[in-house]
Amino acid sequence: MNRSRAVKSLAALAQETRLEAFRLLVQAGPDGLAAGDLAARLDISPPALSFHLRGLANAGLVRSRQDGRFIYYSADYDAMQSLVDFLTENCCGGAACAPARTTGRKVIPRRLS
Amino acid sequence: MNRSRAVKSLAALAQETRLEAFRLLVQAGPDGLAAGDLAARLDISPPALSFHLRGLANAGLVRSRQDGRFIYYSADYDAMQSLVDFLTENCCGGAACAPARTTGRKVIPRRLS
DNA sequence: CAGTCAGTTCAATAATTGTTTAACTATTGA
DNA sequence: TCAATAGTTAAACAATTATTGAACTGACTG
Repeated sequence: MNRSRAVKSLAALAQETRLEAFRLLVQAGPDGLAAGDLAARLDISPPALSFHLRGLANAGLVRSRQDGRFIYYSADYDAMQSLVDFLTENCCGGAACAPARTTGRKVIPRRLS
Repeated sequence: MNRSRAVKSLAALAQETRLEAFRLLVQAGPDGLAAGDLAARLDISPPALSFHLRGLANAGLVRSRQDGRFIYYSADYDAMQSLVDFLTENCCGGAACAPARTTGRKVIPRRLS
């Protein structure tokens, strides 16, 4: 992942609708979701969805595959991982964002219950 | 870090000049860099820098402190870490971006109750 | 085939973002 | 106090991005 590719990826995610769309696709797993399904969950019009999915696809964050008259979109996990890696390496100054978390608490994301 | 905050942060980084400015500030360490120094390294005009720094500051990614007639900007490592954490948790489906890098079984994120 | 369904593309428009030049504020130092 | 330095703010403009409604393409079904 180079800088200009990172900028494209960041730009693709830097919008409410697209970020939420991507999140839904990640949640949906490798099979992804049909465009119409996604449009319904996001409550946006088909053209709006098409526009935003094109942005995500263009950045390489999602893939699409046609199945009958449905088009399924799915998240490209590798691309996302590359982006996170890029940010960690280039914008955090190391393995984790360096100087700030000197000592003390480590924030562990809370899941379940 | 919530979604709309993440969008703001992503938007702040989703531009060549700002991403590079932030990277330079991360590299510079906690003391940061004077605005003029940054402008020279980025080879942009003072107003252009001001504009972009405002974007980064607005997103909470950089802080500024005045010292004499210089204004030093520095990266907020915690904010950056929060963003990376958000992406990892919400857009990767787990600790690392899950299903794509399988050499065997699929690890599909499940929402558990 | 004709009709419908899923989705995209197009065109027009509104809104946001980035760049530039000029003018301004604050600090320093002679 | 005057001039220079560091940086921001303002205003005008260009470019990009987002939203909408209408028209289109391709795949299924009767």
